[in-house]
Amino acid sequence: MLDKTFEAAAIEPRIAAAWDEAGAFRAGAGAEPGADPFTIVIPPPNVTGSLHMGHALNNTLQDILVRLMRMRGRDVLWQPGTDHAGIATQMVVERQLAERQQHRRDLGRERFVAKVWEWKAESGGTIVNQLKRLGASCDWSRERFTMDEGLSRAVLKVFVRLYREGLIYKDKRLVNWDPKLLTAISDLEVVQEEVKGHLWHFRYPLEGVAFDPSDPSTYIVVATTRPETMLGDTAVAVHPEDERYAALVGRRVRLPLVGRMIPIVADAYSDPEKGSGAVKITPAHDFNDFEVGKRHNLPQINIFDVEAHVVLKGNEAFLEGLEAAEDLAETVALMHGRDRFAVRKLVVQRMEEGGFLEKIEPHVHAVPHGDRGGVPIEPYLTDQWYVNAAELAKPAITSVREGRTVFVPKTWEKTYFEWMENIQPWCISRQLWWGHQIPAWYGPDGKAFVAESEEEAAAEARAHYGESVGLSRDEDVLDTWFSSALWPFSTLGWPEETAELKRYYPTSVLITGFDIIFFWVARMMMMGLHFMGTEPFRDVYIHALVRDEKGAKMSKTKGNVIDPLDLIEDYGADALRFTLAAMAAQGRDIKLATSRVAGYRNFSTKLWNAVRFAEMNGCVRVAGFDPSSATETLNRWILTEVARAVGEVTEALDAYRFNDAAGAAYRFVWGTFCDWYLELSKPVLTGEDGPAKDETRATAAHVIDEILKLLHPFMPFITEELWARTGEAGPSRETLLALTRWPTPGATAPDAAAEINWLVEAISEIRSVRAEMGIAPATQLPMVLVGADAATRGWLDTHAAAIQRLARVSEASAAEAAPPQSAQIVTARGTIALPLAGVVDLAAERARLAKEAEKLDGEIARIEKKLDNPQFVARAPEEVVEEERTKRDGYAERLAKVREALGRLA
RNA sequence: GGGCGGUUAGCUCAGUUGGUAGAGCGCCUGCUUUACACGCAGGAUGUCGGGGGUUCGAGUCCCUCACCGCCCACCA
Repeated sequence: MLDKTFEAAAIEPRIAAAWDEAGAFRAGAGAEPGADPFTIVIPPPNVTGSLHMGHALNNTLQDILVRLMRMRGRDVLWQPGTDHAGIATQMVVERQLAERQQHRRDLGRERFVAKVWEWKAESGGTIVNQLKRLGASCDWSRERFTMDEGLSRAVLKVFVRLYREGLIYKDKRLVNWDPKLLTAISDLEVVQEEVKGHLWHFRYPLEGVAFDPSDPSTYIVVATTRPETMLGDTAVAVHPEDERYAALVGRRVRLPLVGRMIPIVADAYSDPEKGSGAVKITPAHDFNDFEVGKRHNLPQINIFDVEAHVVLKGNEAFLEGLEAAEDLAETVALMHGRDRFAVRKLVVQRMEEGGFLEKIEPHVHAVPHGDRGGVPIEPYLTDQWYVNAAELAKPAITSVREGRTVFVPKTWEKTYFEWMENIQPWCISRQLWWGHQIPAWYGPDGKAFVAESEEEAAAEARAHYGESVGLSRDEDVLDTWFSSALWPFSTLGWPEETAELKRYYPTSVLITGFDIIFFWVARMMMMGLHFMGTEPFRDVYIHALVRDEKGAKMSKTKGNVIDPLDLIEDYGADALRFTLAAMAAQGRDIKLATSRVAGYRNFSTKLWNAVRFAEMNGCVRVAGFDPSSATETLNRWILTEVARAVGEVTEALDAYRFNDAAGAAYRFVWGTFCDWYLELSKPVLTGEDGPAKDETRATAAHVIDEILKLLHPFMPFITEELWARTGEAGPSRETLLALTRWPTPGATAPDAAAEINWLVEAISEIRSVRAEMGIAPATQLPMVLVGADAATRGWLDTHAAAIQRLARVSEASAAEAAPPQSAQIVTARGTIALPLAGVVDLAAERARLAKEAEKLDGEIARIEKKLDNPQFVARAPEEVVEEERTKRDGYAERLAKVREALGRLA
């Protein structure tokens, strides 16, 4: 006997262990012979991570599809694994070191990296266990890690090949530099943050005239949000068509505090509308200025070290051509070695002292921050490795254009194209220790030898120099996303031509959030096409972001994070999963309310109790039971409804409409099976033994099986548990539910549907009227069916017991006319009369009927207006017009009967 | 500045070819009815953001305005 409720927290882990032991999720488990493969690669979570709501949604959706396909007998592989997450992981371990007042430099590279591996061994399994807790049916035996041996070999191979093809190259240009993490980062890792800053207007004195703050003809005003960079200014730019400054172009100004003479150049970059219309140019510290500098052949003066401290002493580029003026000496003494923000203050202060500060305006602007380090990034001139993304993007764009890879919902393709068509070189080198070290070795003269091993590089060097030389390896590691980009094929064994690679590549569908379309999806497309020659996935399903109840992005700093593990603890993984699926409408953010999870926990309890009820009534599965041989109307009806539900759920899942699928299953289980089938079958189940009872028991058990299958992708734990428990009676289960075949819609019985639908309507109507009339539940009323045809009267006979019980009716009979003083319910198949004499105030019934008549009147008037419109009759499709007529006639007939009933009561 | 999405019941959200709206939660009224109070029965609540247009007919298509959110670009 089942307990009263399903104890999710206790039972779910046990089920998970059973799946594991049975190897139920191994690639190909339960597949039909000759089945097509179905592959999903998991978006690898960071090893440092723990399960958040985004993971929960993402993996629930994947698991629903994977379980569906496995049940359909497809050869399923859900490839799991984790990402080494370069910066994030390195930061975790560095933080631990910091607690002991240590720095990674103290350990040295080798020992530090060893420490990270240690940490990974200890804590890296957290996220995987949490995914298992969620019920993710990955093939855990194939778990991979982006830095394991095989994947690292793939990374080497890819790097070397792209290098040899000229698609990876080294370049010196401005990069986004994170002065806290001391590494370059890619454009995508930069987040713009609105900052309330200032716009400082500086006067730069013109050459050849005596500077006089009160005489604007002696200087030019530039506006800046970054005063400190003025130390590296090498020009002032004005717009070529800006008449205000036309006369000044070609002249020079003396850079205050520094004394450098810099030109005023005409460049269209300068925007006359912004600031003063003249802009200071710092080629070494601003992306736009860098470009301007190249156009005008300006020097690039880097004034920062890697931590964005100002470096002036010994800074050759800075000092070149400067005279040893007093103000310069002061500037160097005051500012050298100080932080950029301290220098900002000092520069402003000294500019003011010198009369060079014209005004300060408040100014809100976006400041780029490193997404990991959280500090403003610095455009910084360094040597880095780049991927020629524009080249690799071409086929990746074509694939989507030509529909070989399809985004769902399609709107995301626009985003994809937008980015891919304007893609910039991808900076892939990072000045970190944790990651794939770049396979480049440098000779004494700095020449790079890129090869898969040091030996190979040494050989190349020998060939180049004509002798053995000492080589030093590039210190940098690759952007984490470089290895992630290979994930769909590297996890399957590439570059080896493994059987898995052949079998499971390309993958069937990728399920991910829109936030990593650029980071990941686009790059997998590029790498997959380049190295495998085919798109890495057929469909890309983009799901929403999970937000809090108010729609805010969940974040630790806001404190609005809902931890999925808490929800699992409180309501069960099944409830959480079902909630996420039910809310996963395409193209919308999900605002998660805990009450919703509670609601679906109730649903699982409902299911549990329905099975419990069946168990109590001896609904045991019958070997070889053939649903199509059922003869009882009620059973034929529920089988029809099952067929419909199976069709709806399947169709919705095939279209990635997870919410529709969940909704259809929910409505069927609760609204149809529990509310009506179980209720209506009670008389049979508690009645005398016989064929009807046997058939009903077998049918109930059969329908429950179908329900368990249908719900399994959404609620794997409770369904697997019930599958096992219901397997204890009757014929034993051949397999776990997870490996059972997905149902296909069976035959339907329209006649049974019509009959039971009438019954449901009759009961509902009687209940409704009773409630409206304020008739106490304990009061039993007789009911009389008036004006019904023989078939309907037959239905009444058949279902009299059900009606009596469910509508609280003392006796049900048919008659020619309604008894006096009856409430009357007019239906399409006759009028149901409830004699009310002595039970209820007849005036109330008159009022009810009058209201009903009024409503019908309104409906009829509305339709008639429509039908009187010649345009409607002429232009609307015939069937729509006909439908309206039928509706009108039906209403009119009912109205007549309602009026008649009213008349009798008068 | 460019682009995308949203605005539907008190709250959170559905609404797939255009035929005047649904769910969960909440609320109200009843109920120890052969599983389930995490339940049962019944009920109330919407000028589908504003305006205009197309159409016989618009929550659904087009235009426009307002507000909200996101993405990309931008440290003058």
